[in-house]
Amino acid sequence: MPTIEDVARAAGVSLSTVSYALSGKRRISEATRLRVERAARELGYRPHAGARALASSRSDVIALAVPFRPGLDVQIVMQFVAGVVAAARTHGRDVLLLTADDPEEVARVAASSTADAVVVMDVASDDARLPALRALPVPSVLIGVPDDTRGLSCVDLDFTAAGRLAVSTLAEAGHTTIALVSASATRLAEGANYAVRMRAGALAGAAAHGVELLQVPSEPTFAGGAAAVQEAFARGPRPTALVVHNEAALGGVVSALERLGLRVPADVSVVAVAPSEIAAALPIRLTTVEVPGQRIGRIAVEMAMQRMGGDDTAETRLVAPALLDPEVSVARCAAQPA
Amino acid sequence: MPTIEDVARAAGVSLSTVSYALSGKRRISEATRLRVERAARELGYRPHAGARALASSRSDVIALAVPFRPGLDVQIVMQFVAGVVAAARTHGRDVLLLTADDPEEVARVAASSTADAVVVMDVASDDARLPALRALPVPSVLIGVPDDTRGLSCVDLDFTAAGRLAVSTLAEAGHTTIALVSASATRLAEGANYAVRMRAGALAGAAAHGVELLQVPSEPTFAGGAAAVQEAFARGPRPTALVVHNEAALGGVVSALERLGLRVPADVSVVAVAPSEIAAALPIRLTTVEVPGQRIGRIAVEMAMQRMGGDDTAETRLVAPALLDPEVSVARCAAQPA
DNA sequence: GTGAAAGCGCTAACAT
DNA sequence: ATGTTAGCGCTTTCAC
Repeated sequence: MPTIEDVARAAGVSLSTVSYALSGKRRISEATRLRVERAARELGYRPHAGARALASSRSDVIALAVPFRPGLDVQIVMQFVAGVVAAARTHGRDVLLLTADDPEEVARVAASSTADAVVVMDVASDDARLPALRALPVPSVLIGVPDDTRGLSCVDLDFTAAGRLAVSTLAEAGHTTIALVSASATRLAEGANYAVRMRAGALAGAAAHGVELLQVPSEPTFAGGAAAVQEAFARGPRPTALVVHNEAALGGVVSALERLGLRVPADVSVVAVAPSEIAAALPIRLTTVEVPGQRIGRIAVEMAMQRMGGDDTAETRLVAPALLDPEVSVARCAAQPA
Repeated sequence: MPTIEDVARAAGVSLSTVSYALSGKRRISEATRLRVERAARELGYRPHAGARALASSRSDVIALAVPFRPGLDVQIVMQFVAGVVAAARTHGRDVLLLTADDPEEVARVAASSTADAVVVMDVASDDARLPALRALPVPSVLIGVPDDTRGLSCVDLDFTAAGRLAVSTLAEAGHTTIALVSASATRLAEGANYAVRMRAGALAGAAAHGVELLQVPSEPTFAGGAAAVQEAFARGPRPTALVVHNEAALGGVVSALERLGLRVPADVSVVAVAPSEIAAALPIRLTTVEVPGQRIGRIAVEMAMQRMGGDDTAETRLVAPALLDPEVSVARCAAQPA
């Protein structure tokens, strides 16, 4: 592999001129710059990443801690990852892939100057990794919002607003009994903050409109979704609309509704809270509060870049939810108020 | 951040002794080693990755080119990734995440010594990236088997054997008309080698048993799967069994069978070719020829390690398929031969 | 506008 | 069993 010295020799300039010509950090005459660029191109020169990192104390690498534990929704994880990778590339950064389980890993890549920022996915309300993240020698950005965000940069969908939006949309269409098919009771108890915030928003929306919200936790499986529908319609007041915030259960919910002979939206209105790709893979189209995974991934990188740039202010950014296809699976409530 | 010099001073030894004590590349007396380890621990010393890469000309990073294009099955992609990351960690390697679309990216990380091996996913029969991969200054391992494997290390499920296994299983249960719900016609034409090899194996199996194989390409969607079932039962001879090699269509296939009032396996036998996680997410359990994504990812890393170790022999490893739950959705054929 | 040279923090060959 | 030292290939200050 050619080094910067080879390029310098070929271009007939000094070593530092090559460096400056290529980085643009110093005024270089047009003529020399062209000669240098040409020599570099012809030799197929690529700066040695390690040497550069050593000299500049920057690796130009962003570490990304991705959860691999089973039961997690893979689709949305991939959305985040895709967003992070794309945004990192536009900033000339590479992405180092870490498993999210081990906080030690994040500490290692940060302390060894392997990465100069970290993005951590799947952060829980009371995440065990928080102290470690605060102690990091490099900036970190969390996807997900813990209870205590002091000193931490966080980004996520505004799930509270998403819950409110979903319920409001239905309430404004005249529905007065709405079921929320949410994450499993286990996940809720674990403090999966998106589920908790979503529920809070849905409850707030219900209260604001004076409608009833039935809470139906569901396992993240096809069978779980089907069971949740059974439960929603078996209990007390019969819902005329469903909000489903459980990607993996969505297929089961739709299937169970069909089996019960309930047409969407003629008999039941449905609002899904999910990445648009998942909603698109269902047998029927659904009105969707989008979880914009890619966008959040991008923002995470932007925030990391900003903090690498020396901006110390940790901030929490909540992305406003958007309602997709408001008409397709929401209809005015047919049932008369009792 | 403390450097190796700080550790040396704290332990009262020379700089190189620290290096050797920590790497184990030289005999060091028990006593000194302990002192060094203690000093390193107390200072929180981590070798600077760039400095190490520069001095040793090894980055200890494996680049992984992951396809992000839509329509790809995310589940299986994540399986591969998880396998690669886990295996890399057990070898003390980090994983750099690249998007698979751009061969230039792979060349960049290889030439800049950012990574000292690359694993490339989603390789097609006549992949455009092949020449670039052959020219790489570092070893590469492909997941997927192109037509011309000269000089390349490849690993994948033995899809030919998988196709044969699926068909044989059904033929041996007495089925004489079997439909293969495969990848879309487009994918097949593009040379998605797994689909092509799977079909060849299925055809071979059918020929060997003297049974008929109906080919039904399907779009990778719920609707596509449902449509494929319609088509399979509309055309000429009625199949009594289905082989489904199309993860995303699987849900639609199962749903359509149910809608037609066909019980599995009483009325139709079904064998899925899919990652076990996907099969597990379906409303009913299915006999499955497993696509062992994690395992293949692991093997890819092992092969890369071997070639980094100086072993020049490019080899192609085809993982033998395994049949999961042979009973659950395969029954003896009820239909009498005409 | 360009060059010379001093590191960056390690590894490994060459000492003893 | 340990120490000394010459790089590895860059970036960046200092000098002109």
